Amino acid sequence: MTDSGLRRELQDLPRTDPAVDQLVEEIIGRVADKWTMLLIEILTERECCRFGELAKACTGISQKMLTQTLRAMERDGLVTRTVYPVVPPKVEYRLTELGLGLSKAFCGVWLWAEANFETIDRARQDYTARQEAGQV
Amino acid sequence: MTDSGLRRELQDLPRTDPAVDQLVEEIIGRVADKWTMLLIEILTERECCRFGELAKACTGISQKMLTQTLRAMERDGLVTRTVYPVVPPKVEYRLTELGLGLSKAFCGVWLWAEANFETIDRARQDYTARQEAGQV
DNA sequence: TCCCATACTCTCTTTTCGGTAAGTATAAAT
DNA sequence: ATTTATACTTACCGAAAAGAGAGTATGGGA
Repeated sequence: MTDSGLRRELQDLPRTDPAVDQLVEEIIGRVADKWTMLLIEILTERECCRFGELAKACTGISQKMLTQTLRAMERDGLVTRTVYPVVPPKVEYRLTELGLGLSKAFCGVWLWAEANFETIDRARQDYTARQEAGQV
Repeated sequence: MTDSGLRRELQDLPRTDPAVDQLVEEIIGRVADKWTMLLIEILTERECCRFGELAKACTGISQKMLTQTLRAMERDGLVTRTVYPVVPPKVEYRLTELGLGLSKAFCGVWLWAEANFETIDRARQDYTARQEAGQV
């Protein structure tokens, strides 16, 4: 209750509904996911993608995960899914305005990661070294 | 290769090392996690925290998860862990510069979530409605 | 007639996640 | 002597996530 109040204050957003806080946290949990972030990036670059293209671009993802993640994104209104009734099937995905907004928000995180990966790598090495020194 | 090039171009960062891309993606995967994001938020508000305080502020987290997440954050250089050699034990956590940078990057995502939770909620209802309509 | 392409969907198995609960260390207080 | 407080660590277990791989639908081409 107190912390929530503080957070609101910091962000100049006067709101205090705990249900809203919970929903917001749930959304963050849903959206702050490796595959979601990757897909959003890919869809930001080439704005319209078929399933197969996404599968290729999103290295390492399984078909199942791809379907699952895309469905969740569709449900949350981040992407549109257009089915062309042809054979073989053709389905196109593209970001919505909402998805584009999230893409921009994520941009900061990507930039942070790209700017700091060396620092993090060094921190990890230091940590491991300290661990090993402690073991002796 | 091609997509990676495009991404670089978009972000004005001329780099093409696939190992770096992989590391960056791994970092995103590590850091884009509910508890990490929550802890960073809490540590941004009250800048210095003991273990017990964090446990209280981070509603719903178990001791195990809290320890685990904090360790990972320490390893990545996001927080410092200061142990006071007293009994009973006292350990303080605080964000590093790196952690603070990530906090700022995350801020955009929080703001996006707070600004758009209603849209998302509606999108979900629409999706469910469409599903049910299709079932019939 | 048979096969191909595409975007799934389903099943089965493995892996990981995460919670509970108990144990540890130790000085100070009772 | 026993209890208390704190920040863990460890072991165990069930649930959930995720991977592998086969199956499905169907119009057009060989």
